[in-house]
Amino acid sequence: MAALKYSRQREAIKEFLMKRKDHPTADVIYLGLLDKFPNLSLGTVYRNLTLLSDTGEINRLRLGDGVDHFDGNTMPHYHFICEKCGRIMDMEVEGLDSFFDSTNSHFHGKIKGHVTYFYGECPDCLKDSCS
Amino acid sequence: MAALKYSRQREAIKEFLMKRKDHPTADVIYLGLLDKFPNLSLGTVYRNLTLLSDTGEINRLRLGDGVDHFDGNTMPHYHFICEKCGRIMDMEVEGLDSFFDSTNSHFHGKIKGHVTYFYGECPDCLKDSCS
DNA sequence: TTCCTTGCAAATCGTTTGCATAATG
DNA sequence: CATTATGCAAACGATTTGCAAGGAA
Repeated sequence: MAALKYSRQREAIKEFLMKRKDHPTADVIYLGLLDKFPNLSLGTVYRNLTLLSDTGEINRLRLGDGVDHFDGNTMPHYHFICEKCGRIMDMEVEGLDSFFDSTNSHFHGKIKGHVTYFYGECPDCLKDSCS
Repeated sequence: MAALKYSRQREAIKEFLMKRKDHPTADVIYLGLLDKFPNLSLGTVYRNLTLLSDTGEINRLRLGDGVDHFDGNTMPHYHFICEKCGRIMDMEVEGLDSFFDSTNSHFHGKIKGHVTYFYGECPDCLKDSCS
């Protein structure tokens, strides 16, 4: 891979992601930075998101809703996606990490990792549907 | 939902899926049925795959490679996706189901289910890269 | 001056949809 | 006859890419 050079846009994208605890899409990031970079283009956002996740500075989340979400929190953790409002929330699942660490399957390939996420109805949507 | 009417195409799509243990994409299914239905259209395949997965007769797999895969085996099981060749294989993980059944998180929403899959290098690709 | 990055627009690709016609119940 | 399904082609939406110009090392 070629050497990276500094870019204000990339810096801003990373900073934007670190500040938020939701898990914005490329489009949301783009819109959120338009005031700072009036000529910003979606392509630039996508390119930098790819670069940043290649270097491991951010995470790309593919949670089956057809859109990529991005996470500035690179500490390992799990996610919950609300089927109603689409919101994505961090979730702690006690013992799951150690389960995966200790499990040994009969699989004859090299397991590099796993993806796990949960889905259902988030607290806010639950509240609304009971009214 | 409206009542379903029989269709030879839908029947063939389901049968095609039941017969295979790989996890074909819509396109592969389409190509595989072209000899039987020379005028078959991709749209019909997609529509029926959606119908069949809505009724639970098949499963739609979204494993982060950007393409939907379909599984005629509706018994709960896990999957492994090879990062090299894209192949998707069934995987058994002892104790994982019971872990999820017994776990109770502090999450204040309604958890309806979870998605878990594994990734890495499949046996065949491992063999090739060692040569 | 080298080569990475940007903005812009066009291209890609998987999937969905509108419509007139055919098949099912 | 009422309604669902089909084939075809066009539309869609998210993401990627080619290119000429701008910025970093």
